[in-house]
Amino acid sequence: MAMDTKTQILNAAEQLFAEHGFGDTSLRAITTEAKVNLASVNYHFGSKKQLIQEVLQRYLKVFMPQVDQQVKALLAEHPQPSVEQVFTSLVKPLLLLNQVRPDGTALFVRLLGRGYSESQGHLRKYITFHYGQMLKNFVDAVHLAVPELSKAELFWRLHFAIGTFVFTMASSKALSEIALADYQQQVTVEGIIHRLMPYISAGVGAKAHVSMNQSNPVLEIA
Amino acid sequence: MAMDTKTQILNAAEQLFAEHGFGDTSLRAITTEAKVNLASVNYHFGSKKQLIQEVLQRYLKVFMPQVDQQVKALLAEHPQPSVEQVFTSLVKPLLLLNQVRPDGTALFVRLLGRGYSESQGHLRKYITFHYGQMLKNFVDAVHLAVPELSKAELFWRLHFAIGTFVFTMASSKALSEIALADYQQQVTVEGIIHRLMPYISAGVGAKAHVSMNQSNPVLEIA
DNA sequence: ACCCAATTCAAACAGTAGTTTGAATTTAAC
DNA sequence: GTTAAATTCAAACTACTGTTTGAATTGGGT
Repeated sequence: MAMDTKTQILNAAEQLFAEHGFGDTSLRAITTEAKVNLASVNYHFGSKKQLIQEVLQRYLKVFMPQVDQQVKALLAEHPQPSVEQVFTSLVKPLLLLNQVRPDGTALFVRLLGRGYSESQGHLRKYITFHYGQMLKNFVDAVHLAVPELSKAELFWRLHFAIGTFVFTMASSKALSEIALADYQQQVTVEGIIHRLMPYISAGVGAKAHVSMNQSNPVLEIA
Repeated sequence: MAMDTKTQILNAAEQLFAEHGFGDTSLRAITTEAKVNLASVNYHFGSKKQLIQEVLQRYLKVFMPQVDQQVKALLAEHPQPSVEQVFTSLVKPLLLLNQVRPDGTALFVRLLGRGYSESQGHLRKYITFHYGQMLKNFVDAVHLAVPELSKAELFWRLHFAIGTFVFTMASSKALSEIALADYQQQVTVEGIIHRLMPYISAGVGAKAHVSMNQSNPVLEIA
């Protein structure tokens, strides 16, 4: 059955992509794991690039609307939310992905990490293009929480937050192993997500200030 | 002259590694840029892997002792430093790298970002092995600044901080272009470093707290 | 001028990548 | 049961990778 083959490829691909990254996962490794023929990837998906997109899309199409919904619900109840409230509205949508696929949350955040690290901005553009409005809604909600930050400062803070999140998730397997070996901590992706919230919230909400021993390092034109 | 060839390779390599990553930079691209013969890389460095190490080593051997010195100086004057003071002690050593090579600071932080993202823990182990004591000194200094955090919590916070730093730096070129286009900001790596300090400091120093709608996600064994 | 080691060079090697091909097979509709 | 489309398959193709080879060239010491 065709649908079966396609799904088997997606499942094997996301697993290997999350673990080894997109570049270091060959189509042969995927088709071997999925127990399908090598050519079936190009038959069903056209190219490796499109396969990667469909792997991500399977989660994004669930995740993004969920976030949008959560943010709207938060703002309805708290017109002036805290930073932590806004970022915590990501948690439920993330955990919901476990219903898309077994261990879906962990897979998605790792894929997101890989995508951001390896795709040199492609993923960013892809998300902006397909979910621009939802993205804007989220950014606006953060701005409501920290109105004292300029739009430019907010831009940087949000990308710092993305960096924190994405790097941690991409490295989550390694970090979990270290935490277990060195601190006897049994860690789950869910646990890491919750640990991240205070850090990111405090970071994004930090008071901006000019540097000490440095004449204005950022030039504002116009 | 041999030394010339070796240096030309290092210079071309770091440039291309920083821009495209280690995996996506071929030896042929490097030797073409350096205007040397393809085989000279293996002749002078043995392998691509060793070339990558020497590229990083050129900066690390300057950077790490400088950090150690800064931290010791800080603690001598402030036995109970603030988080921001500890992290700000990274700034001078970073900027000093501009004396190692033109634009050395930017090159180093990007290489560091690439190394952490692409080398699946190899770089982490390399640094731990070669600069273990200096690393420990820095971690201890951070712990002095936030004694209320457990060692395990500190471990996570520091890796969050690494993530923030590394991802931002690896993406710094793209982010700078966006900032210029969308916010008319002329950004330098130096400027980004200074912008990062409040975020990282606030994040690392944030009060840890158990999550709201989640029964203890992290299990402490023993 | 000679020699020997260091270095450079063009070429080939072995391995892997994504993709394409065309025949074989399966599937579903009539 | 026949037919036609959809799918699977083994194999080959093209392109690119890091590395090695052995000859040519260079440079410094005597």
